[in-house]
Amino acid sequence: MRSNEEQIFDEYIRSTGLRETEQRKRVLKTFLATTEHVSVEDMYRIVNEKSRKVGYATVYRTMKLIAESGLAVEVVFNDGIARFEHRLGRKHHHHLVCTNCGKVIEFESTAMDRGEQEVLAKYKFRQTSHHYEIFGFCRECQSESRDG
Amino acid sequence: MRSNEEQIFDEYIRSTGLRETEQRKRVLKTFLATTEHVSVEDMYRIVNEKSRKVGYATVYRTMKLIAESGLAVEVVFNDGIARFEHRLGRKHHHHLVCTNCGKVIEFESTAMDRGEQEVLAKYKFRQTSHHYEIFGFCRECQSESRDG
DNA sequence: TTACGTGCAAACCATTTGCAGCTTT
DNA sequence: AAAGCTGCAAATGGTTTGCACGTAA
Repeated sequence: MRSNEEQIFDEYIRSTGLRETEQRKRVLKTFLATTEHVSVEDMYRIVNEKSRKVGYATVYRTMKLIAESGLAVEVVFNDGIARFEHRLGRKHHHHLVCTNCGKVIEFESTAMDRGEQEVLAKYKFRQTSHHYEIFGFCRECQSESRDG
Repeated sequence: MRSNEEQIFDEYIRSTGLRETEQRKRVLKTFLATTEHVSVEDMYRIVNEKSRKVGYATVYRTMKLIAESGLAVEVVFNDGIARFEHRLGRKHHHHLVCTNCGKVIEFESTAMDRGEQEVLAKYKFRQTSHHYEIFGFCRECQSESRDG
């Protein structure tokens, strides 16, 4: 029994003539079990928690494949490190990133999405990707940093 | 006779107890003469066009100061290289980045700005900065890449 | 068998930093 | 003089790559 995601990945692998390897399956399984935005370093650590099986380079290469297969999107916050989040079955959203505690809040905005469509139409621009991140202080960190 | 921008930079320098040096003046003057989004490498090249006077590290350090003074904003497109654009007297805007020819189109969107305000209010998030870039193919590069 | 994949270490590359010597204040 | 700067070169750090060996097909 394999998940829908694993089927999608297999299909992608097969369709491009690549091979199904232990490492790729292991990295994919690990990624599917995550819920937060994971960096390659995170992935490397989790994958090799029980036994060192997969090299750093392979994690990089496999995360790229997973993104290409459509299962993940790469996002970059303010530290310049690539992170990956699930894409399948997730609504389109953006991020509020707290630069104090590192918390990441996901949000949707139909107003912004509509605005984006207008802009694309106006400039006849064919979008392939985009990123939108708002940086600042989350509710909790505001009261913390605001001294009376 | 010095420009408004130069006055602002001077004031920033003075207010923070820093020093007014030849290198800083030269880098600032060079930046003020640019119109496009310039990288540090661009700046280094232009500054030293006529005579090699300013080191790479100093250009980095000075661009950071210029950004801190409020005269520039740092933007990062899809190549991970920091670029700087003028801020003084410029309206708030975002970018359409053509991944084929590298063209950068600036746009404004009140719909998106309004959407952003709604989100900030909803999450009681205090914004300090944000970035929004849309990647894809510009009008010209679409017809180019689309073969019949 | 024959590509393709892996792991290691080395390479990359934008950016930062240590430090000796030089300038502004 | 004292406190900052500068420039060079070396360090940093995430990511990529070359290559000999391993493994899926």
